Amino acid sequence: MAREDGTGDVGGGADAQDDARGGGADDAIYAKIHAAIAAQDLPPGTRLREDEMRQIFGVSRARIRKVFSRLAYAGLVTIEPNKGASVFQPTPKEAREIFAARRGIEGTIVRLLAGRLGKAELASLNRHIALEVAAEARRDWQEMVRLSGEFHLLLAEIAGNGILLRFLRELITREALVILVYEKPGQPSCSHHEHQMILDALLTDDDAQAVLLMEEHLGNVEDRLDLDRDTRKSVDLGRLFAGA
Amino acid sequence: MAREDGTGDVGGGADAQDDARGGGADDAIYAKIHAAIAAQDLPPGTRLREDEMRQIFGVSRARIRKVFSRLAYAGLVTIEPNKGASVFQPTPKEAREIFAARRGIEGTIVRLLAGRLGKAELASLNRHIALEVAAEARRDWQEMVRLSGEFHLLLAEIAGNGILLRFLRELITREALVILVYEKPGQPSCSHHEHQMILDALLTDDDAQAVLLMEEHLGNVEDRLDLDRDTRKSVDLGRLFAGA
DNA sequence: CTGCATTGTTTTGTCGACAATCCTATGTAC
DNA sequence: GTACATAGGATTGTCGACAAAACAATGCAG
Repeated sequence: MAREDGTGDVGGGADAQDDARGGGADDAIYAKIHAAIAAQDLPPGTRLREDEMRQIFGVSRARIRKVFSRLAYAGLVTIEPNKGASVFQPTPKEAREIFAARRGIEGTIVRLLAGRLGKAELASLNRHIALEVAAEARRDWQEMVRLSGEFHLLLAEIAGNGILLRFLRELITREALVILVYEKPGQPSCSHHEHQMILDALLTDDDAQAVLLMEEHLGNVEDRLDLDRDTRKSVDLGRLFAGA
Repeated sequence: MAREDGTGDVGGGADAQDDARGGGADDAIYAKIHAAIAAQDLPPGTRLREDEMRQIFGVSRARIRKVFSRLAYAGLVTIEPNKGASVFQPTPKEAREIFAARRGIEGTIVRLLAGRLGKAELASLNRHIALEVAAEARRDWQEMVRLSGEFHLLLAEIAGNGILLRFLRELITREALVILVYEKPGQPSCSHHEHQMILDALLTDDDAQAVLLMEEHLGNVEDRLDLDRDTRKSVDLGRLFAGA
């Protein structure tokens, strides 16, 4: 999957110029960049130049610009006026807000779901956990991260609220960026075991327990980070050389 | 405030061509359309033609297009490919999702806030409620609706989570559209009395009570609607003329 | 050598024109 | 009279060219 000089590589396949024309060309480009960010192929802070992207995807600059705009609204890229777009690079404060917001929304979803899981939904969730177990057996960390996020999205989907689903999707992708910045990457962030416990709790009517487990589960991820240290390139030189 | 033929009037002042050029021209146009929708000057389903808007605001069509795009992402307008933009017209299902999502998010905010209100914040909230009381005394319904929404945004702001604040802002504006479609407009939707009770509960550590009050408060609005009847213009002609 | 002004290049922002699509009105066949 | 096909107008979608701003490199004064 290595290609060129590695500077502007976006996503997996799709060299260039393949499905430029057509109805959902924007969506395809959006999905590719989104996937590249979620898969951590585009590290936070990476500059996204319009002309570069234009060449890579073989489309007009206006289209790239439109896609950037959408990505910016989803919080995945930051657009600074007259400075262009770059992959979102969360500050510690933003990181904490993302975690808190996610806990709140997933708590809501769990409350909606507790004691109301149908047979088909339960089967679907069990199947998903099986996939997670298999991925762990294969030691496929990247796949585990993907599946882990998907489990939560699956819960949201079953809850049947498209708005909460959209919010959560945004938060999960942004949280992936947070993890990438503030923790060593590659670590599986969710254990399927905890997923199983949440699912068990959901089968009872005890929503308080389910919420508790979910919040703990999400808290485990946050606890593993070092949010006090701003690892971005701006360093406090004054403090650094204070004792010299 | 009556003007022209009333077809394309957007917002209050700003005839045209005033602050077209300049840094935040987009933001100004966005804010005006947003305000017009929130103030119910642009009823749901209203077609928003690009060229019309271009003339009204005296800017290029591309700029209008960009603003529409942002409004669409915020869920305030719907863009159908090759068909243009129109003010979001919620279905009953979407309406219910908006209410449920809002209950969840405001519940989260209340939980964040319970027992943690500082002196300055408390004063700010009390001041706001006083404004609501004054507006009711004046029988200024429109102002009451605006203040009512603002109270909830103020809570979110105090909670200090910018992401939840953004989500809630979107939901509140969309809920205004829901109310406009499914209820006789002009009715004040929130009573300052309930706001006061929530505030009282927040001063204690009893977050469960505060959450309960908030959910009841929000539920009162939903209960006043008739979400089973789809009041949009598509009528079932077959059923309508069944007995003729 | 350092700091600052200046010029040239790169990158983003904006606009107008053209193409494609959709909606409406008219005409025609049955 | 109704249904369908067709032509015209209106509206949105897309692109390329130009303008403005930011960035980098160079030259110059102190």
